Amino acid sequence: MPNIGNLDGVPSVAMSTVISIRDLKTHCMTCSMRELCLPVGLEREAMHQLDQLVSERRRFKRGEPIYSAGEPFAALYAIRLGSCKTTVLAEDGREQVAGYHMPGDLLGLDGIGHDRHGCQSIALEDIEVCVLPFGQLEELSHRFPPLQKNLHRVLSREIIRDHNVMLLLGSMRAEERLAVFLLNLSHRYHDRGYSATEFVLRMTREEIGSYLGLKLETVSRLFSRFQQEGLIQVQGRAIKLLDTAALRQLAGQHG
Amino acid sequence: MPNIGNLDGVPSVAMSTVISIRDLKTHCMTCSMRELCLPVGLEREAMHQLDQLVSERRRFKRGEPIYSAGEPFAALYAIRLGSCKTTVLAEDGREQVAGYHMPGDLLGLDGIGHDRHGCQSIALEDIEVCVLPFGQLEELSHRFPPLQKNLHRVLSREIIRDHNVMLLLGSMRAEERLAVFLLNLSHRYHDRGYSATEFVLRMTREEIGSYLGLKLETVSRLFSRFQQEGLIQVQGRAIKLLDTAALRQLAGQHG
DNA sequence: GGCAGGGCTTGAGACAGATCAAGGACGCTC
DNA sequence: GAGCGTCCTTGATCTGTCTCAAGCCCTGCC
Repeated sequence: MPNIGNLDGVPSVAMSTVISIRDLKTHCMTCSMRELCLPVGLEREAMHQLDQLVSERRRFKRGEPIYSAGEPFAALYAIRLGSCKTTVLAEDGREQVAGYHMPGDLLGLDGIGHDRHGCQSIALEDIEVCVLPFGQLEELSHRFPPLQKNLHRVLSREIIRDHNVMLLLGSMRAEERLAVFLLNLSHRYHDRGYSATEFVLRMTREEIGSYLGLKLETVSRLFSRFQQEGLIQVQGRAIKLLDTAALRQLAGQHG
Repeated sequence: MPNIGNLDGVPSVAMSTVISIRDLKTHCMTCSMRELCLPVGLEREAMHQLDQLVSERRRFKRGEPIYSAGEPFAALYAIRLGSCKTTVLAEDGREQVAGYHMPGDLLGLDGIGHDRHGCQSIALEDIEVCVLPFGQLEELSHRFPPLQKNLHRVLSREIIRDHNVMLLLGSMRAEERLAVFLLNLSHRYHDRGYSATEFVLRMTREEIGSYLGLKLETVSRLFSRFQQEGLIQVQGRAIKLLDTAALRQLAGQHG
């Protein structure tokens, strides 16, 4: 893929990360994530307005922050492509991964509460996000109640997700945590049209461990054990789920 | 206190838990929690409308659920008096306390996401809540942008709170968790006009443990140790913080 | 006043997961 | 394709927290 940020000999300082969305003819209407993202269920006009609102699209390379803790909050970010992690920092420097995000997810919801980002989101691979200036989004959601409803749902679902992570961290054993994690990824890849049983992890063992409240060695050992037991096949970051029923059993999900 | 639900010989079946708020001359305007609750910063008219919206006030005895998992979501509940715990249930029956709530807190936010409550809130002592029908609240917030803003903030702050609990559960040791817990309670009591250093816990050791991802024996031992070290004074559920600086140190808060 | 039951404390021992340590695999860059 | 750094695996040992167990202290009830 050509470096889209450096067409026409335009100096690349700004262009390498900031691209006018209209120039690229990208619209919510035709975005493959529209069913998972904010526009879900909106009528034509509302979706069009939302399109207009997306002031720009930004790209980040692996390791770059989409936003950082302490920054003034101005916009939400909808992932179009790629994935990232959100981390909370303790005062003493300890870092906790609070979530992994993929296309269709909305980032930065924690910034609304105090007009300042409370955590940071870091790209795990090259990523592209739509920038949704929050003031305008509130205004627009004010004119289109279904959009308001969607925004409320997104916020509430993040709370539900967080509660489930608490359940995981507070009362599950290591093997259960990892099983839940793998099944959750599987489910989300499936929702996005990818294989539910074969995928490539975008994060290190240490990052998985941080999310699950475990050390990287424990994660590594569990992967090995799951493989030995025939539950999964691991090769570095490439994962194949071989026995999802058994994984669900382990995860305490009798479904 | 007389049984307010049974005045005038009215049959008490409904009246024992449902009271028209207007009859009792209770208004957001005069509520002592207005600065911590949804009405914060609203102009007269908006606050009046919010008052009108509060369809009823309900009372629950200790142990009663304000709402339960699986119930259709219809309303948010603002605590006027008393406190409760919110618990998430795993499919296998395990229970995790996801939060403790006190006057001014809004309950039921997790219900918005799927029009159904995903967890339950149980009264820890006799409690009184204002019922805010959510459909009407959305409509009203649509007419009063500052109210919409407040709602967004409340939702976002719950996310921030949850992230901090994840940090606690995922990367802190037992003693740090308990220190954080005590300081958090202290802070919230202070905000509500109570002593920041002397308060009575409303929950059992087991419930504290569930919230902190610890067993009740561990919580008990830590209380004893903190007392021995002169950090606190414990007598059953009565707590006195003696050395908040040391507690903050323990909690990793250098403030 | 005695008794029952829930909640709390404390001790001893077990164990899951952390820590420490060493080496291997993989993917960069030059 | 050599060399380096990051990430990963695996083993040995350690330890914080859990588990099991016993007894105490309230509070409410008969």
